[in-house]
Amino acid sequence: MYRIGELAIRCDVTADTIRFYEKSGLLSPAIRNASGYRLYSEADKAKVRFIRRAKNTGFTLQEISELLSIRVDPQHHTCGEVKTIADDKIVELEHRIRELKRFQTSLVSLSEKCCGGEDSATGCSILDALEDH
Amino acid sequence: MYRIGELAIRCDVTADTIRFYEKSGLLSPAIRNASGYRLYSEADKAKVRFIRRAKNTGFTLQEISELLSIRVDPQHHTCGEVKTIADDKIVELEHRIRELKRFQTSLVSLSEKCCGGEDSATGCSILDALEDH
DNA sequence: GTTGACCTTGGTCAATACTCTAAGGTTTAT
DNA sequence: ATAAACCTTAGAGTATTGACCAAGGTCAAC
Repeated sequence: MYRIGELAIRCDVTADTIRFYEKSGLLSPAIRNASGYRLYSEADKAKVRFIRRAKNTGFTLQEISELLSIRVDPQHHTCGEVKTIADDKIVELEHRIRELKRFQTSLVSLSEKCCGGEDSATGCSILDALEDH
Repeated sequence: MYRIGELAIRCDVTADTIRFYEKSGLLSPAIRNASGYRLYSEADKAKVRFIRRAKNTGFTLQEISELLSIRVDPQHHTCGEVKTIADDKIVELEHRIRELKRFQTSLVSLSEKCCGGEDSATGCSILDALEDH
């Protein structure tokens, strides 16, 4: 069994983060030793790492919470549910990427049209460039 | 001219949000009618919509403020200044797009491996992939 | 037997971006 | 004329994702 600090190191987070995950319900309350210290198993380690990996993949803690509830009881959930969470996220990312590209395109055209010199910047308006025309 | 509630509806935000944008300096203080009500023009509407689009794209209000500043006061700025801000932003956008694509790519590869069906999520490949092996 | 590293709780703080409340004034429709 | 819907302000509250702190308990080492 690990104490919170050891688990933190092995999962590359801080002890504060682990307590925060417990308080937020992502982790169930840890068992305690005689002195009240939290003790963690390999399963707990796997869970914290799961949370971190999911977070790095772009899921919010809310979404991770959903994934975890499926993870603890996969018998009573379907692949469809899991795929839905992932696919929703993919669609969301698609929208954001498309908008970013739109902004970028507008900025590029703004920059290209701009002489870049000491002339007055009249007409150099990003609002103009990004307006819905 | 619109009152705040009308503008809010047309921009799909709340009146509170518009007041908040004003307080935060993203919008310049609105002109007022005799009763002290804020009045907004089409240009204000365009600006609020711009803020919303930028925000949905993942820009923070701070960044949006910078973007808006590219709409320079022609008297006091040169094309060179504008071009620098724009070009910096273009580079930044490139990084951000690349990162989002990375998230998306990993999610797509997770999703593709998942059957997505009514089968029990035991051994679901998405959950499995987030597991630490 | 005391130092130093670790743990506990409860609390505050931070940045971001709103959201709501209270208490009151204004406009519009019936 | 009155009710509904709208507006004003200041200020407090919310959600997210933690980081940090104080005051104190515990544990291993030297």
